[in-house]
Amino acid sequence: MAFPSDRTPHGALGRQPLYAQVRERIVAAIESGEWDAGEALPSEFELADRFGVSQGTVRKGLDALVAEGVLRRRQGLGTFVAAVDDDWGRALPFGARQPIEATVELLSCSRVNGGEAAEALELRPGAPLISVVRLVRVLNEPFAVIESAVSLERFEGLDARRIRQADCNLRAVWWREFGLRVQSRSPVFRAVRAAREEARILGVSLDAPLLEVSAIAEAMGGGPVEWSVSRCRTDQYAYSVDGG
Amino acid sequence: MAFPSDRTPHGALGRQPLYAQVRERIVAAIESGEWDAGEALPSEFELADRFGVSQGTVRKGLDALVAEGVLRRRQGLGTFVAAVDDDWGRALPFGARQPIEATVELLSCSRVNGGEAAEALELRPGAPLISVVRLVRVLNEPFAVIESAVSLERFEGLDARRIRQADCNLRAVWWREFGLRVQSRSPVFRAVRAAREEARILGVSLDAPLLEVSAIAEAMGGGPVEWSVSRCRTDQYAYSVDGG
DNA sequence: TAGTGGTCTAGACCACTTG
DNA sequence: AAGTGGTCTAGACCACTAC
Repeated sequence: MAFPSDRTPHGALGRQPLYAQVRERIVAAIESGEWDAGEALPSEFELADRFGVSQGTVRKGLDALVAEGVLRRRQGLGTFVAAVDDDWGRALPFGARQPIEATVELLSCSRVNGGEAAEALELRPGAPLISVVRLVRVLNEPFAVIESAVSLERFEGLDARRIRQADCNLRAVWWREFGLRVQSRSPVFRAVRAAREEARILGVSLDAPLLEVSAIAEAMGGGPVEWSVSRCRTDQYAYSVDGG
Repeated sequence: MAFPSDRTPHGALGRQPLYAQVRERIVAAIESGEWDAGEALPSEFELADRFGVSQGTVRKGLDALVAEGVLRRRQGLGTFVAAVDDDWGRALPFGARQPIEATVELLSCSRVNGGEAAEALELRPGAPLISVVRLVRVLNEPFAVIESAVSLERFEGLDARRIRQADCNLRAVWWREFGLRVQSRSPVFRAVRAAREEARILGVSLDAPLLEVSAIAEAMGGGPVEWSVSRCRTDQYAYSVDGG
């Protein structure tokens, strides 16, 4: 079903190229829940008809979303909405190139008043945040502690139950419960000494070197949404990014 | 109307799409030195004529190289060969997003017989390599030590003089002297304790935590060429990737 | 066989930069 | 005004996957 406004792309939407407008409309449709993860989109020609453009233009819009990891295509089959990846990178055995599967566990979900995180999220200093702390295990051994923070106002109603329901995949929660597809920007790395609390949780000695990975994730429409910092022990596995 | 096979030799090498062949031929021309860094390529229509394809097909080939950072386009001006970036990431002041300029200095260039590096480069165990050690300074303070290794056989004639002539930018040497455009794959990260030698060079205490970044760089035609491992102190600046 | 993504063309027009 | 990249179309055909 095509809304009348679907066929007037040259109008008031700010003169972006048509393929960019197509991309935005598809993102909006995904965020609105029109197609779920794993579900097929209409064919390129159907989308072209719906948006009033040619197949090549639809295709260029889809290309961008495939490159961003939001969509996957299989020739002869269709175009599908990708599952939301968990964000925190991958654990690589030394020398290997294939990451090892990891499990994630929720340690805490609490309200805090943000300092550094609030600034990174472009909120006022001391704005109320929700802080989520998770533990990543590889082969049942502790690998990383991830602290994530989001605006309390924007994610009202977030609690431990909802996070566990989504297998502790925060990106999945943002999408299913709050209608936001979120993606990380380039992370930033440091090497630090383990503090007491981290050392205890990760099972390393005090002052052991830990890899610190800080990242800010943005909604696809723009604007920072999620601040996170991971601390990883890298004595057994190395850390690689590879994921949005 | 010309069939693709009329003008393009895609019978033997496994039928790649025309735009991929265009990409390869442009890479080959760049590596052969037909256009230098900063120089403009012929217009899209001229290239289309030269390769016997349409402008849209040339454009799609150029798109790929622009995405890889090999080319830059400016509307109304032309398409230009990008300068080769140095590889080892960027030093970021905490909280900032703009990296700080760094200077690179050559510490040594010597022949070694490779262990881990030879394996990563898909050479036989113990194959002769050239090892290049460089020091990166930020605001004149030591920031990172980079050890790189390449096949001695492939890069015969490499010496300290040639490296210094290129301002210690190894990628520039690979291109100008050996005709190879080289790009990094995803790096891998660890946190380690500083060994004696590194601690001395970087000016940190023994056992201080250092960020270790390992990467393998490949030629654009495929195949690993350069193995490298950096050790960075991250007490003053954080480390970000951002570059191919 | 029918429907999907994947490629390619020829031509048109727009937006930008330089003389 | 001329030349460049940037966008868009309509239609064609190919390659793959299902039924």
